[in-house]
Amino acid sequence: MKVNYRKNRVEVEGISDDFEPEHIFECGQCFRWNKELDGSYTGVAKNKILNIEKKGEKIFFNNTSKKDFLEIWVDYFDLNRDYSIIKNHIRDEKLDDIIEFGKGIRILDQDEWETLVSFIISANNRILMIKRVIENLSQKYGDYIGTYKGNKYYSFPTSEKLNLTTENEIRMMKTGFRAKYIKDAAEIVSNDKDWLYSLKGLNYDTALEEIKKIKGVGDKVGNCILLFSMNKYEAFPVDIWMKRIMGEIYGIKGKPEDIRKKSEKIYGKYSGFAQQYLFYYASQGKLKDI
DNA sequence: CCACAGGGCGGCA
DNA sequence: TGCCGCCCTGTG
Repeated sequence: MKVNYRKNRVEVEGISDDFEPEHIFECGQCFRWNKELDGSYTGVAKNKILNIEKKGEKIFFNNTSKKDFLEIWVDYFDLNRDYSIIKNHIRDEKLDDIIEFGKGIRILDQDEWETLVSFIISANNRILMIKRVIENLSQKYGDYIGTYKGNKYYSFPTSEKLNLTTENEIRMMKTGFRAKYIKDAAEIVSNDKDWLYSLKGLNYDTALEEIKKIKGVGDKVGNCILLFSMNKYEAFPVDIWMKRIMGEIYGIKGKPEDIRKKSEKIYGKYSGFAQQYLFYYASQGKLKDI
């Protein structure tokens, strides 16, 4: 990986085979990145506005500094990982086309609190709606961060801020029946941040057991939180798309939790990466091609 | 108007 | 323990 630092911009070369903005931002792991008219993606993370643009072999990290790139974005985009090793580890004859289809996916390292609330909202919900609800919450209870390419950006609300709102106010953000779960989570986390942020240091099984103590967090949502914010790469979230594709290509059927355990046996410590390639493939309507 | 999509909870066997 | 009805919103 070769990095050039410019004014307000960082250019990265040498990872283009394993970095496709569309794959990264449309594979269901994040909800605050949106495509601009020029094809680049703009999003908010860690209270910063970043724009990502791929041109040929180069990846442009726009609207950022060398300091933030090194302190925030290298970890956020998992830039120190060699994804060819991951791909070779999980690859089997069934996965060749599936990995190729989503070859530019990287698993983002997102904030635990934001990920917890985002995936509580994701329960029984579609991506478009999830994004809308998170935007509502951020505009209403987050802080204005700045304007970029004509759009205003707001930080994700803190647990303290959401704990000061009522369940009904949260419901007004179109959270539906999940409002009380968000309110409960805000109360627990704002009173004991250490609990949430210490889960990253626990093993997968223990962290999963702990996070499921939050109302609205079951097996699927819990695995998403572990995978997308706690570096638990053996996590394997099973939703309706994963149920379909695992049945289709491996003949694995049953309850979501059973499908997860069987899949984790197949892919081992990199199950989460396999899940992302599989989910992206299935959710983009490619199941019929199998 | 109705059907449907999408995880987790809680009540009841 | 396992199953099933229900929660909420938006779209076709």
